Amino acid sequence: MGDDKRLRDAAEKLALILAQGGMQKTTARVMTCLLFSQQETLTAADLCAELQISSGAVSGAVKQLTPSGLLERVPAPGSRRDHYRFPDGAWATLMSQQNQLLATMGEVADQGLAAAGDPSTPAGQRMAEMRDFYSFMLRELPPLIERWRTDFTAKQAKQETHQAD
Amino acid sequence: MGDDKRLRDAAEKLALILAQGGMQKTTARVMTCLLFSQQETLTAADLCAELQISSGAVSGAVKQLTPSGLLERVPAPGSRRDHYRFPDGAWATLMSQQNQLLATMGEVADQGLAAAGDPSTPAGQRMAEMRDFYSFMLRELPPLIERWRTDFTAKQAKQETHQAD
DNA sequence: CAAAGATTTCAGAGATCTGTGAATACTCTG
DNA sequence: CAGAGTATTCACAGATCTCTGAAATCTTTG
Repeated sequence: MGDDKRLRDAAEKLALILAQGGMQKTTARVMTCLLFSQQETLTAADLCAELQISSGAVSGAVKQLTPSGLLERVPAPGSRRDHYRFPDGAWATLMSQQNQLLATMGEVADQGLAAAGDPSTPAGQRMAEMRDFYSFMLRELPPLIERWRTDFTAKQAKQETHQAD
Repeated sequence: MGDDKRLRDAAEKLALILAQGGMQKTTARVMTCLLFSQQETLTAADLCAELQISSGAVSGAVKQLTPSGLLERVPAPGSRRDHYRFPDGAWATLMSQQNQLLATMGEVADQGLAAAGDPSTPAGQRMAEMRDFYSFMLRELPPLIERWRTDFTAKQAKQETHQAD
């Protein structure tokens, strides 16, 4: 099926984009491989074969992806191998983790503001703007993501009911 | 003044955070040096001295930062040297540039959806969710940033009026 | 509880990236 | 338009990172 090749190409293309954005190249490839696979789950051996990488590399990528919620182990009854998959809602999870960064940026700005002493100094003004921006984002972004989550699950539920007709 | 040391520490700390997030280490240091400086602007020579790096390194960092809107050249009357500064509204600019990425992610999802053929296949479902998420974000984020911009400039205007009293 | 199957760890080779320092190219000024 | 003062480019050395391949560890099963 030619579609598989198109999928694999799309996977590698996205991996490249993510790699340019700072993600480890192999880590990105593992992630997109799971994302674009027509299988529900893949084993480590599958990933080795598909991406032509060693088992050690897969292990490393799994280790990086799992805590970020971009990869999850799936219980595989009747198989001794671990099965991995790209979790539902992973993109929202990923975006949510930006919140941590937003909070950190806000804290740094606070410390900077304290260190600058006077808020009317050049550094003080920059810090004030920085703090204002990041506290704003930290206030607004989480509800936004939450809204998508509820909207999307509602949308899915409706679709399933429709299929059940 | 001890405050300067605290500012410099905060600068280096933030540079480290940004470096972990994928930004070039020297690029991050140049940026935070401008951000936390009590000067309005710094020259390349200032940056060399402050950060103990070569002029070539500064040039490279400037080249990376400028297109992202995290650094701007400032006309310096009476000085032959270029003066650099951290622009007002840079954080909002930075966040806005995420929009480009959001759009790209959406496009990749579209292509993936087309390649997957049937949206009910595993890959098709993942693509559908991905597309839904990123188109949502692309729709919601820009107005949010715009709102901060207007709020913040209003806030500043009020403050200035207050000072003028 | 032994043995097979699978994953993780780790040292080291190889590739990649980055900053230096010098040479080159600009750009003002007198 | 010559010359001094800056900024940029570039080749290379040094540091960093990443994957491989093999050994070690863990886990399941007969």
